[in-house]
Amino acid sequence: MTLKTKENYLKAMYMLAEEEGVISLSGLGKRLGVSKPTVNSMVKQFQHEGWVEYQKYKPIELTSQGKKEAALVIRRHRLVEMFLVEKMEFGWEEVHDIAEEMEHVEAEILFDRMNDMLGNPAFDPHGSPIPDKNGNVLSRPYLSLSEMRRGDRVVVKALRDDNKEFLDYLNGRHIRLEVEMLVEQIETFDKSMTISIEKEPSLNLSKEVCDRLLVERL
Amino acid sequence: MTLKTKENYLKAMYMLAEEEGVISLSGLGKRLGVSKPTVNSMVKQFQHEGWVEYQKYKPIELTSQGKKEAALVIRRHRLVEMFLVEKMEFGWEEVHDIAEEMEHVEAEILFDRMNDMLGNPAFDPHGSPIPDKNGNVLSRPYLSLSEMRRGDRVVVKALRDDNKEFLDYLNGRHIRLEVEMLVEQIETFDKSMTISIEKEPSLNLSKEVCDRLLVERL
DNA sequence: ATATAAAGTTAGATTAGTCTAACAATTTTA
DNA sequence: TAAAATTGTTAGACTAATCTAACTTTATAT
Repeated sequence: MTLKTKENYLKAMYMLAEEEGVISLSGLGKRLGVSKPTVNSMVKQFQHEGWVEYQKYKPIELTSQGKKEAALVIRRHRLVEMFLVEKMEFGWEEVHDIAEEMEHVEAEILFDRMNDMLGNPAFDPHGSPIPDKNGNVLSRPYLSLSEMRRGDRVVVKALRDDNKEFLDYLNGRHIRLEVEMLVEQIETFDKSMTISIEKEPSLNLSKEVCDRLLVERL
Repeated sequence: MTLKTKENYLKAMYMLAEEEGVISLSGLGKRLGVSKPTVNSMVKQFQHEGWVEYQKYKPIELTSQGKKEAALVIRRHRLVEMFLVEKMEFGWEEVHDIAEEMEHVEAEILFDRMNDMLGNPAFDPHGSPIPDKNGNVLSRPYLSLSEMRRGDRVVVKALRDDNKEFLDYLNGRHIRLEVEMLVEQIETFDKSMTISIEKEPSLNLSKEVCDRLLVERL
């Protein structure tokens, strides 16, 4: 199996486990853009390599080895994103696709140097934690903005999504990490929120947007 | 055909044409570490794509399209090398292998940004010219140190090789680009040279080393 | 509880890039 | 110039990663 294939499958499995709680064949297929039979045969190979635990018709589980290797791919991805934003003046909406390519570069020393130049950063430009060199990750106790109530004051800490369209939307409304917001109103019928940011006009954010904003209560 | 394969073959062909004047099937095979039948079948595909001109038993020739695409791969390689040395404090002996990986990253914008941060550099850390965005390259009128005569004063301008062992050897003797040398002696029997660098003890350089040092007469 | 939908599986085919073995053409050298 | 060496070609096989078609198992929904 090629390294890139291995890395892409492991990363997808790791993220599915995080996001959906479970790794299904079809979820993995959709995520990777491949058919179910393809995933099925690949998963058997991953099991053979000791990266997943798998039984017919049961959900897939990453072994600790698999988790670690996946976390190291994610480490490279997030370090690259941070490097691009901090050292090369890219916007947070530009870096995902570049990092997607660079995470597969076989040059440990390059990522170590990025890490050093960035001072061993704990989070990427979207607020996601950067796993350490052993594949250990800080868990984030953040809540989604949609769980807040009227009158809550919060700080934006991370995003659930680093999709370019979403980031462009946030840029257009001056929503960045560490921005402070006040929840002014919540519409009961569509769950949209009216929020205000210091020195800016109030904004209405749809449920979809609120779900994707991870915040800390002040 | 995958992009990486295409890029590796084109680059190898381009460099062979430069170094040997001709692109042979076996030369290409050796360079790429693949068998002759493999090269043979790939070259047919390259011809079909319009990147090479080829007839049975004749040497391979790159079309202008092929040359341009090859030069753009080399551009990325050399830009990366320059970026690593100038912006990330790598040594000139460390960057080849990393650049070999990074040249295949599909992110035009990344290389453009490197180019901007470096001020559109004309040469890489080993003195090789960086092709421009159209694939045009400056030709270098440098001579090899081994062509010099006793008493000549020269400046080191580039290297014929960026092999790590060679660069480590040069590092150990404080030979860098722009260093000035005086040819003190040439041994007739093995063509080795005794040269001196300002404020350093005299050095004896073998023919192999002299061949690889490209200089300009003062 | 059964029909329908969704998820998973199997079989068999395909493509890219590679190989070895055997042979043919060309070039070099004695 | 003939033998030897090198270079190039053909045929046929292999592996990784993918697909579609057909089928089975499990989950969901009236």
